[in-house]
Amino acid sequence: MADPVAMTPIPTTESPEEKFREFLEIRGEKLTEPRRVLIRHIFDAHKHFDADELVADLRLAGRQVSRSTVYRTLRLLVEANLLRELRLNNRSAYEHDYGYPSHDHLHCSECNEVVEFCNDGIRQLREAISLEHGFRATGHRFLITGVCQACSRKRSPRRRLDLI
Amino acid sequence: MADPVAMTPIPTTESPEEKFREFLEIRGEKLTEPRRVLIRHIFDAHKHFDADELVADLRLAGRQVSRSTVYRTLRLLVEANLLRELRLNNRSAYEHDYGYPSHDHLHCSECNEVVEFCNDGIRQLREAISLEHGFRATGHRFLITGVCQACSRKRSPRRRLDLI
DNA sequence: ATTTTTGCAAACCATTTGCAGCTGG
DNA sequence: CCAGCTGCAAATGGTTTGCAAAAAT
Repeated sequence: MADPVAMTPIPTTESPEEKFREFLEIRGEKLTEPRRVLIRHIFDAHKHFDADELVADLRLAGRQVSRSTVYRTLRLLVEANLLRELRLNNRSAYEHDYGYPSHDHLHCSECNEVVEFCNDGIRQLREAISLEHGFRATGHRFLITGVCQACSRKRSPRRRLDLI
Repeated sequence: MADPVAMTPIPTTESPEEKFREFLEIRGEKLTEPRRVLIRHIFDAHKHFDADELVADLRLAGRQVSRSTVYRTLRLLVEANLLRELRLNNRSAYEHDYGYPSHDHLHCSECNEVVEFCNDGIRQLREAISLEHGFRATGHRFLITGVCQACSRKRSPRRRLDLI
């Protein structure tokens, strides 16, 4: 999966690991070594990833964690609001939620690139629409699908001069 | 799956079946009996459904079509822009695209109800954002998740008087 | 000590596919 | 006729789960 176009992180007082420990503590659960390995690895770089990529990545880094534990921990991290789950394809992709401003996505259907963007209008629209329908909104997902500039150029190359 | 709150259909000159036949013809493919059964059944009632419900529904109606054919035909109908695919859960749900205005969804996380709504602001926002990022938008998905009025009342019942 | 977690392998489950026979045009 | 389609059963592939051993508090 392509890296998202990066956005500026929000300053946080707690590390993701601390936040996870708190979350687990409240539920009487434990911050174990595999979980520590996972959360550190995941928050080491800001990018979108899926379970499979995570397993492969960890293996490369010599920090092997079993597939089941990866799946189980991903679910926990979503419940803890540390990660957000995206459903672009048939598999689940994940992105940082903690320490990042809320945002939405552009998805290029050609090259699969995912671009993040912030736009205040969306939240306003969401609130207006929810109000109108008697909903109490807890979240939203706004995904624009299309073709990015690079792929547009590839498909319908204008004048060769444009490329020089 | 709960029925969507209905919207007013758009008047169409061709039936879904005719539109499907044209689509198939262009690709040198055939409008067979199982496909006719499916498209008629699907466009008989405006509601969201998934592959499983469709198979069950057809069985009840005494019009059995094999699961494989259902899946294969659903894919075709999406390609033909007769249906739209939604990914609310882990399984794919479908809704009418042809003959219906483009719209988005509110999803109640308590009772699973899906409410459709139209809002011009979304398309404008989508175009503005796409332009800003050099994307050529081909579509979007805007899903507001929250709690509907009925469920809100169930969870935090105010005064009994409100209900009388 | 007791409860939770891990890793493995097996199970799950929605969806896809190979294939032999059937069907539409 | 002949390409495309169907239904069946088997395969696929991402994700979940049962269980015995291991680890955390």
